[in-house]
Amino acid sequence: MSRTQAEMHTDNSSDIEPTNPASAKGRLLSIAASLFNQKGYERTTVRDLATAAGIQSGSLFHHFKTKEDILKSVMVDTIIFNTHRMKQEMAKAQTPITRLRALIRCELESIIGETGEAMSVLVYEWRSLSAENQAIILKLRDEYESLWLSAINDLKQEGLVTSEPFVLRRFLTGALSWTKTWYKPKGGMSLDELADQALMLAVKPGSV
Amino acid sequence: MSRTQAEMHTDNSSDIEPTNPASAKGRLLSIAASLFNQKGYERTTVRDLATAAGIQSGSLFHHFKTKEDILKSVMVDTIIFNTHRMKQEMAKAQTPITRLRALIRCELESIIGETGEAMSVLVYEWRSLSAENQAIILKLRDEYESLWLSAINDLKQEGLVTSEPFVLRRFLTGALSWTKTWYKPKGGMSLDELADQALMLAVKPGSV
DNA sequence: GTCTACCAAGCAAGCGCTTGGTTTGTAAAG
DNA sequence: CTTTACAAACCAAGCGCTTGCTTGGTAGAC
Repeated sequence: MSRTQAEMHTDNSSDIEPTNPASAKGRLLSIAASLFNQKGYERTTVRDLATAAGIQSGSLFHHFKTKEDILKSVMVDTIIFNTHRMKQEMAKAQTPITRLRALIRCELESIIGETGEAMSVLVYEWRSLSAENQAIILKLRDEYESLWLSAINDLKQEGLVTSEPFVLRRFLTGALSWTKTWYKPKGGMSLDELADQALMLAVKPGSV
Repeated sequence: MSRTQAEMHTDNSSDIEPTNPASAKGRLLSIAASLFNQKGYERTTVRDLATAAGIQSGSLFHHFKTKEDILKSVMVDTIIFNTHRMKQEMAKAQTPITRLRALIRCELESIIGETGEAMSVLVYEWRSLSAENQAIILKLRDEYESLWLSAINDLKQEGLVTSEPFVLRRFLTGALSWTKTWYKPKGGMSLDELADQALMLAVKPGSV
């Protein structure tokens, strides 16, 4: 360990830049996220991806080493992008309750909004990664989750939350990620209303 | 429509018998549920299934028409079995709140307990079914879901639930199904405690 | 003597990925 | 303004392997 403090940096996920969406590689990742979400990773062939991108299947391997490398890139990009956005929103919020609200709102946005397809891939195609790639994603995920846990712990200390913080976070993870199967923005309920309903789940009524 | 009332029956899912688990076919379904859960449907080959069952891969097709037929059978069996058990437990419960508690307890049992692997397959391998088979499962699922909605509606009328019933049910679906990724029965928290925590999510504190 | 459960062998199709070569964009050198 | 150089992006073809599934036949139970 000869590195001085000045040379070290924290390696936070938000330091790493996500792939430029306008580049050829970025376009491929967006197409991949969409197809992986629709048909699942295993059911999507490299020929499917190539056809959707308007190139030959072999040309994919100029940009990515393997098919799994495409999956991994989709996941890494998504988690970096969303952790970054969440940190920004958190910085704006003042009270513990508005911070939880911001977390919920952000996670819903990532699931329902533009990164929604990639988020579904991140959650549901986990098994298709090799152990090494799983470890990489897991490490990025840790930073994201620690933001949640500290926010919930603050609420617990103020008595606004009765459940065990880690149990509550896991209930919320499931409840929020499941929204992608049923919530439709056009269906009368806005994303903010949905976030309010989720907040009502988490904290005692009357706290808001 | 020439059928008389005597000839008609309701076609409830609980009327249909699940496959006998002791039969050769039932054994295969249990093995299939386990492998599909571990590796995913697409990543599991018919040779994997056959090896685990100790037979030749071709012999599978004596019992099932196609590989997808195996997946469908796992799902149909599971949903019939669990709907049946849920109805039994519901019949015992007296008040609206104990009925919701029974529903939560039952669903957790189905996710964590012996049918857990098959339940995960039911939730996460949906996309691998053809449209026709999806429709079949969907119809069976309707009966199951109507039990939930009526129970939550009763609580809403008594003022013990503040959320929209259908939104609450969907939050709960996600939260409960997600438990399979993190809850371990040995880890200090019993299934009953977990059910209580989930019930606290759903109803106002102090109602229980 | 028929029925259920299985084996042994293998086919056609689709899979991820490789290879060698061609086009295209960019930018310095003449 | 043109030429030369070079790397990035892509094509055309196909290899080796795995996939779901079929076929024709056999052993044992009732």
